[in-house]
Amino acid sequence: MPKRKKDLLPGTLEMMILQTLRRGALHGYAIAQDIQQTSQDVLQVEEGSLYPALQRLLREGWVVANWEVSARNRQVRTYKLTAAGRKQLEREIAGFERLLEGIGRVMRPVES
Amino acid sequence: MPKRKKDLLPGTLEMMILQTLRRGALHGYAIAQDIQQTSQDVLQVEEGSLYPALQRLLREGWVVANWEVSARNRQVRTYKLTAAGRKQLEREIAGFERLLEGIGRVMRPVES
DNA sequence: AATCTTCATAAAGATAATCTATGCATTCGG
DNA sequence: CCGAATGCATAGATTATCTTTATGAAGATT
Repeated sequence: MPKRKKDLLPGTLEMMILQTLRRGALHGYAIAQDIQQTSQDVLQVEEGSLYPALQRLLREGWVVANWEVSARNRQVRTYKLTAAGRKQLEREIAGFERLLEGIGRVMRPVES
Repeated sequence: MPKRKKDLLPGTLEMMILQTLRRGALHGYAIAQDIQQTSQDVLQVEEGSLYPALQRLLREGWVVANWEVSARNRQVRTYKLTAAGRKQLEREIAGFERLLEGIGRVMRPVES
């Protein structure tokens, strides 16, 4: 049985989507591309993870979507960060850094 | 509907358990205490997360367990890191740091 | 014409976590 | 001495999130 691939650190995808949208509205596919590229190919966002995450963000009101026609003349659904989403992003960053500090203390060999 | 509590960053518990056991064998309860304390109360390991995680580590052979009698005169199941577990820990640390770097690149505003 | 890339959705399966419950033994406060 | 809290362990139901796989369709490339 082949090992499962691990593209993401669970629990960080929504935060990264919101952060990506801070720099401007994008459609789903472009979000995935952006994350992959800025992470220098370390992170890969599968479509089966991305679109459900976007649905959650929509449901919560962190983003809004509308259909547009892309430069390539295709129907694309564009997602835009809301003011509430921006607040949420800050909360998520704070929580994430808090957890990272906790993990750091556990993982780092004692430092005086 | 009250929000769910979030005690851990998913995907990091096994790594932290293994790391905790590097300093010596411990029973389950003590592992949870140790993680909570060294994290300075940032991380809290629920029993419902801890014991299943220990079962997985046993199954994979990263730890071995045996029943002992504690200083408080109680039956405790003590877990000890195996050589394979030590290797696994190194792999997990490497993978975790890799992901963190990827996330860092996505989250950090452009730095020249 | 075939295939690749772009873009989107959905459903099934896995994994890992939380929540809740149970149980028992010891220790501690009153 | 009795009840409560703590120490220690296990197990089941539920939820969240991610991967995998499938499907589809429009446009671009060959």
